[in-house]
Amino acid sequence: MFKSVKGTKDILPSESALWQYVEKIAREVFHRFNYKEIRTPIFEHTGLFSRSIGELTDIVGKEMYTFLDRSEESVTLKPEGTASVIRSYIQHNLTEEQPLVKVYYISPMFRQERPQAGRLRQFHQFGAEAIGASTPETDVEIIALIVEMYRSFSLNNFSVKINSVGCENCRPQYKTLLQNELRKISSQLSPESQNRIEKNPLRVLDSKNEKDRELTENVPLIYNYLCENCHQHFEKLKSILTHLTISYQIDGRLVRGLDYYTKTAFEITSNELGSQDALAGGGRYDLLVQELGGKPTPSVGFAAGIERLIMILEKKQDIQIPKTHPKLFIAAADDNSREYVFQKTMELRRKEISVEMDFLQRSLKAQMREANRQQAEYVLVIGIQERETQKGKIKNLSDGSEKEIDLTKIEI
RNA sequence: GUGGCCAUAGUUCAGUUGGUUAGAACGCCAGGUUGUGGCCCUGGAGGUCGUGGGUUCAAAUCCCAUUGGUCACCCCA
Repeated sequence: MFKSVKGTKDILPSESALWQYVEKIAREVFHRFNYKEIRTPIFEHTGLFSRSIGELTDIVGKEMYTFLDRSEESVTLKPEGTASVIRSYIQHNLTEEQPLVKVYYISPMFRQERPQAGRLRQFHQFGAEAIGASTPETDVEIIALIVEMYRSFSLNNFSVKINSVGCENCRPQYKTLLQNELRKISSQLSPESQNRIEKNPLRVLDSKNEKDRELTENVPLIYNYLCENCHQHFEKLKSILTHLTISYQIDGRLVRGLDYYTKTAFEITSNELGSQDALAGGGRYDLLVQELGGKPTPSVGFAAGIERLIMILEKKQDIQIPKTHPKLFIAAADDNSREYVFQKTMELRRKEISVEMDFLQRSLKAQMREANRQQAEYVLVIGIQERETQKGKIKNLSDGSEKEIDLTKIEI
């Protein structure tokens, strides 16, 4: 028997209503903030990701689904959304149409990691990018959008963590400083952290290893070493957040795993999840557009994991997920009436009413049971008598009441 | 990629120190005066016990491997 590939999952009919609900709310919130949808292909030239995400990151180094197509070209299933969006932005010169482009996406992503709760190999994210604005207001809009989003899902137990990771002017100096400090304690750190001192020293700071945490307790944090520009940006960001009554925590150890981030970095975590507790993450990436061959274009964006959101929503009892049910079930009382039932069913469906009937030659009792299981609002039984008189009784399944109707003009 | 735990009907699980035809609940199907659902009652279908190998007279049960799941690390949304 064939099984789905490791780390992939079917969304079955019983679960799809929840997914549709999530996508619907997400779109509504994006539209409220005037972000427009962009749909990019699920695979790209491999170089796009190694260039944007960073050669040295784990995503590029060991997690991408990369393969040669039939013309020997290396392509990769997208491991994240931003690179594709920026590629498209540059390719189609969207900058010429308007100075600030605000787009969102809802899409599957692919990373070959060891599957775990809230982490699949094909997973889904929604996210947004505001391309072309350097103002801290834009960063705040993105954060406010995420907060609004989770409020719209009636989530309460999440927190917003922010940090600044500096820019090309101040980060290199801080990086050197940090590396020097870390080298002093290198031998006591975990192997992973030791490895990162040279590759990506900032990541040592958000190690989950307790001993690493203790050892780096007094290491200088970047927000004390920001250049004037980055400092001002961060101060303004915090002040606007406060004015908008969006609560946040500063986390000087918060670092993004992708290389392209500058200045603002943020993460939304939930205490209702396991160790994969990040619901959403993002930040500013002022250098990415030019890195990918476009004009210098300051931008900010975020991505959120849909599976993780759904894990939380599944635990909630109080949310109402709209499910689809037939409005009417037409049952045949005898075999000779089945054709007429099909005619009536189609007639009403053409009038845009959701109607179901029996296709399994079942008894009337079984048809009634089926109508009930399908949670149809009404049932109409048609037999010889109804066909002769063109009159029938339509039954309301929730209260059992019946109403006489004319079969030539059914209205419900 | 590393480590712990787990794998029995569609689902959630039981299965005593290895011992005859592997059970329950829910779900599914049919019936309960031949034209009316939900509740209740009766009956039925459904499993080569994840897969492969080994130990044994005998394996769902013990051993090994493998695959998948799960939790943590790593990484990240």
